[in-house]
Amino acid sequence: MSAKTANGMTANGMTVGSATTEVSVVTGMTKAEPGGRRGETRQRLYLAAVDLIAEQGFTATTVDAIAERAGVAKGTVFYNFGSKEALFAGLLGHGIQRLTDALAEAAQATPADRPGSRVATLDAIVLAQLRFFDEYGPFARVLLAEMWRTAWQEAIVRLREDALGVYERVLDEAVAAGELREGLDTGTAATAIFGMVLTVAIERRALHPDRPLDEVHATLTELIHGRISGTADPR
Amino acid sequence: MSAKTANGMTANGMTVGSATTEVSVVTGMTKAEPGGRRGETRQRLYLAAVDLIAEQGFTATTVDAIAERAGVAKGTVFYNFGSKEALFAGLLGHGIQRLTDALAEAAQATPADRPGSRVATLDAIVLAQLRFFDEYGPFARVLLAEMWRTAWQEAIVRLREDALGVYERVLDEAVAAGELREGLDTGTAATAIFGMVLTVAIERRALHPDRPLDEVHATLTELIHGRISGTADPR
DNA sequence: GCTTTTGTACCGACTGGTCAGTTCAAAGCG
DNA sequence: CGCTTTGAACTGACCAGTCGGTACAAAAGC
Repeated sequence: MSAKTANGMTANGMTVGSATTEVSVVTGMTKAEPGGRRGETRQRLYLAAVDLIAEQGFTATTVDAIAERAGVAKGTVFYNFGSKEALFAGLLGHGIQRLTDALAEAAQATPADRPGSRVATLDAIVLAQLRFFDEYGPFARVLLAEMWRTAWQEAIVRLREDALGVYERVLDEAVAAGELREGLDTGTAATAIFGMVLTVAIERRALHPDRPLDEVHATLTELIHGRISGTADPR
Repeated sequence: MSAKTANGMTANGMTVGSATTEVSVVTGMTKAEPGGRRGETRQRLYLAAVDLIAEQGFTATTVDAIAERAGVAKGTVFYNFGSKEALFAGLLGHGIQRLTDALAEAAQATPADRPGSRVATLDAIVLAQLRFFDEYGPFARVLLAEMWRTAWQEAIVRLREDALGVYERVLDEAVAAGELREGLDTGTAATAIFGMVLTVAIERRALHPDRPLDEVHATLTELIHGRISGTADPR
C-alpha cells in the first residue's frame, strides 16, 4: 500500500540516454527527459494521473490523490506543472507524441513498393495501435473520453494531424497507387479505423484480457480490407 | 435578487392535458409518462444534463447548472431523481433504450432471405446508428466518454447486451448463412463496427456538420464489406 | 356549492464538506 | 551552491444534498 516502489519503470528498463536536462530558452522550463530527477518525478506523476483519471475522470480526480499515488508531495505537483490542467495537458501531449511515434514507426517499417503493400502497411499500423493501447490501457480510456472535449483543443489538434495523419497519409498513398478506390474519403476512413481500433483495444483490456492480440488484429484486418464478406452483393 | 417570485412558472403556460400520472404500487413512484407534468420535467432535465455533461463531463457539471438550464429549481432535481448519479444513470438507461430500439427497428425493417441480405441489414443498422447519433450528438459524446467507466456498469451491460447485441446477432446470422467467413469473432467485430460508427458520427458533428450523412455512410459500408480494397493481396 | 384536507410537484436559501491552489521553512540532491 | 522536493497548514471558492416552505388540483366533508 505504501508508495516506496519508485523506480519500478513500467516495462522496458532501458535507460534513455545521457539525460542532459536541457533548458528551453523559450519557456524557461527544463526539458527534463526521463533520466533526470525532475523527469522521473514527472513520469511518475503522469503515470499516477492517467491511472486515476482513467478510472474517475479528470474533475473527480484530486491533486492530492495523484500526488499520493505518485509517492510525491502535493507541492511537487505544482512546482512541476503549475496547475492540474497543465499536468493533464502535458500528459495528453506526451501520450499523443508516443502514439504518433509508434504509428509512424510501423508505417515506415513496412516497405512500400510491392503491389498491395500500402494495405499491408495499414495492417501494420493497426497492429501498432493495438499494441500501444494494450500497453497503455489507461491512456486509451482517457483519450477516448477526452478526444472530443473542446477543453484540450491543442492536444486534440495534434492527435488529428499527427496520429490520425499517419493513417490518412497511408490511405492517400494507397489511393494514389490504385490499391484503393479513387475518391475514397480518406479523412473519414482514417477516423473510422482509428476509432474502431481504439474501441476494440479498450474492450479487450476490460473484458477479454487474455484473448491473444493477434486474433483481434486478424479480425480487424479482415474487417478493413473486406476479406470479411467473401460474397458481398447487396442490392 | 430577492426570493419573492415563486409562481413564475417558467416558459410554457399551457396546462399539460389529462396527465393520468398513475402510481406504481411497487415503487410508490409515479410512472410519469412523457405527457404528465413530472415526465416533462424529467425530460427537460435529461436534455439539459446531457448537453452539459457532453461539454464538461459528469463531475464538472453541477446540479445547479443542470437545473438552471432546464428552467427548474435545484430541489426539483433531487425531488425527481434523488441524486445526481441517479439522474445520470436514468439518462444513460433512457438513451441506450432508444438507441437499441432504433438499431433493432433497422434490423427488422430489412427482409432477410435473399443472398447477401444479412450484410445489407448490417448496412441498414450502421445507417440507423449514424442517424441516431447525428440527432442525439451530445448523447453520443457522453456514451463514448463513459462507456468504459466502471461506475455505470448496469447501463453498460445493457448497452453491450442490447445495442451491441443487435449487431452481433446479425453478424452471427450472416455467418450461419454463409455470407461471412466461418469462425469470425462476431463479438469483436460488433464492437469494432459500433465503435467505428460512434467515432465517425461524433467527428462529423464536431468537424464537418454539413457533410451529407449518406456520404459518410457510404464510406463506412465500403470499409466494412471490403469494397475498399479491390486489389488486396498482402503477402 | 363551498370550504377543508390531502398529495404531488416544485422552490431556493442554507449547510457541511471538499478541493485547487498558496505559502514557506526546512531538508535533499547533483 | 542552486535546483528540486517535502510537509503541513491555510484560504477561498464551489457544490451535493437538505429542508421548511409554497402552489395547486382533486377529493372529501359539510
